[in-house]
Amino acid sequence: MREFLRTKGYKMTPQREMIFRAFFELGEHVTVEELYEKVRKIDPSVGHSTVWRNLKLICEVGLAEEVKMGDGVTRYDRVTRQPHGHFFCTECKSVVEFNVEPIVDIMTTEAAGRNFAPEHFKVEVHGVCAECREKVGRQTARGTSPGIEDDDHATVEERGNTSR
Amino acid sequence: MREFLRTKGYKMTPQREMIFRAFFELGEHVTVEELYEKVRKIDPSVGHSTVWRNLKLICEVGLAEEVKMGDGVTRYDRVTRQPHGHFFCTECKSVVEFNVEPIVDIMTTEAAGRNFAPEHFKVEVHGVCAECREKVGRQTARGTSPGIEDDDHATVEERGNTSR
DNA sequence: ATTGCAATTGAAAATCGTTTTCAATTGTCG
DNA sequence: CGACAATTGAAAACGATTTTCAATTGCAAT
Repeated sequence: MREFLRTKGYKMTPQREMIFRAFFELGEHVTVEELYEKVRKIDPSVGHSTVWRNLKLICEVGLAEEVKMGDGVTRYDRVTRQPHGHFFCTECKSVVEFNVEPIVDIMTTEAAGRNFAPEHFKVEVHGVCAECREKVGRQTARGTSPGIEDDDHATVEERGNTSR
Repeated sequence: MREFLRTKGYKMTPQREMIFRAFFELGEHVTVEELYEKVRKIDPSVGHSTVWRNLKLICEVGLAEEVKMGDGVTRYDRVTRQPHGHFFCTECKSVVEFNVEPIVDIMTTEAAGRNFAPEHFKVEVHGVCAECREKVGRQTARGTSPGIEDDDHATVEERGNTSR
C-alpha cells in the first residue's frame, strides 16, 4: 500500500494507514461519519478533516467511489466489486444492491449511439423495502404515480419541527 | 391552479403564481438559481426563501421532482414527462436525456423479486460527451467502442460551470 | 365589507455536509 | 543529515438548503 501510494506521489502516514484500513474493514456504503467514528475509537486525536481528506484520496486513487442517495449523506463504496445498482428504502434508509449488467449493456449501447464516453453508471431505485411495507402497510407498489399524501416519511427521526 | 392548490390546503399568492409559472416556462433540469433569476427579473422583491419554498411545494404537490446529479446542485424536473435517464458530461456539465423504458422494466422486475415497492427510478451515465471528447481528446471510456453512429437529437443544454 | 386566523412572505440567521486555510509537523529523497 | 513538499489538526470558510421571526395577506366565516 505504501508503495502503491508512493508511485502516485502520496506519502504514507500513520493516520492515513489507519483510515485506509478502517475504511476497508467497514463494509459498503460507508459514510464519513461512520469512518470518523471508527477511526477515532482507535486514535481520538485524528482530525475531522484528515478523515475527510483521506476518504477523498481513497476515491482519487481509484479504490472507492462516491454514492449519493439524494438524502444529503454521501456514502463511499469500494470499487472492487461488480458494478451494481442500489435499492434505497426511503423509510428505514437501508441500502440493498442488485445486479445491473443487463442495464449497463443497454446504457452502453445508448451511449455509443451518441458518441458519449461513459465512465460511470448510476442506477438507483428509491422506494419502500419489504420490511417497511409490512410495518407501515404502505402500498405504492404498481407503476402508478406515487401517492402524494401529505405527511409521509413519518416514524423516522426527522427534524423535530412542530412550529408554525 | 388556484383551485388545485386550495384543495390541498395551500393558498395562492402573487409570488406563488409567478414562481409556478416561471418554473413551467423554464425547461427541464431547472436549478433554484435559474428559477430565482427568472423570477426576480419579473419582480426583484421576491425573496430567496420564497422561491425555495415554492419549488419545494411544486414537488410536494407532485408536479416536479428533485434530480440530483452528484455535483452539489439540485435540479427540478417536471413529472409530466416519460421517465428518462441522464447522460451527464463531467467536462461541460451538459445533460442529455435518454429513454429508460427497457431499463425500468428490468428494475421493476428486480424490485418485485425483493418485494420492494419502487417509487422512483434514477438512471445516470457520467462520462464525456461527444463534443468534449473532440476538444480534449480524452478516451477514458470503458467497454465502449464508440462506433460513430448517427448522432441524432442531442438536446445538449449547456450549463454555467460552477466551481466547487 | 369586516374579521379572525392560519398560511405566506422577506430578511437574516442557522444548519449541515464538505472544503479550505494556515501554521506546525512529518515523510521521503538526495 | 537537510531540504522541501506532502500531511496534519483546528478553526474558519463555504455553498446549498432550511428555519426563525415578525409582519403581511389570502380566504372562509361572519
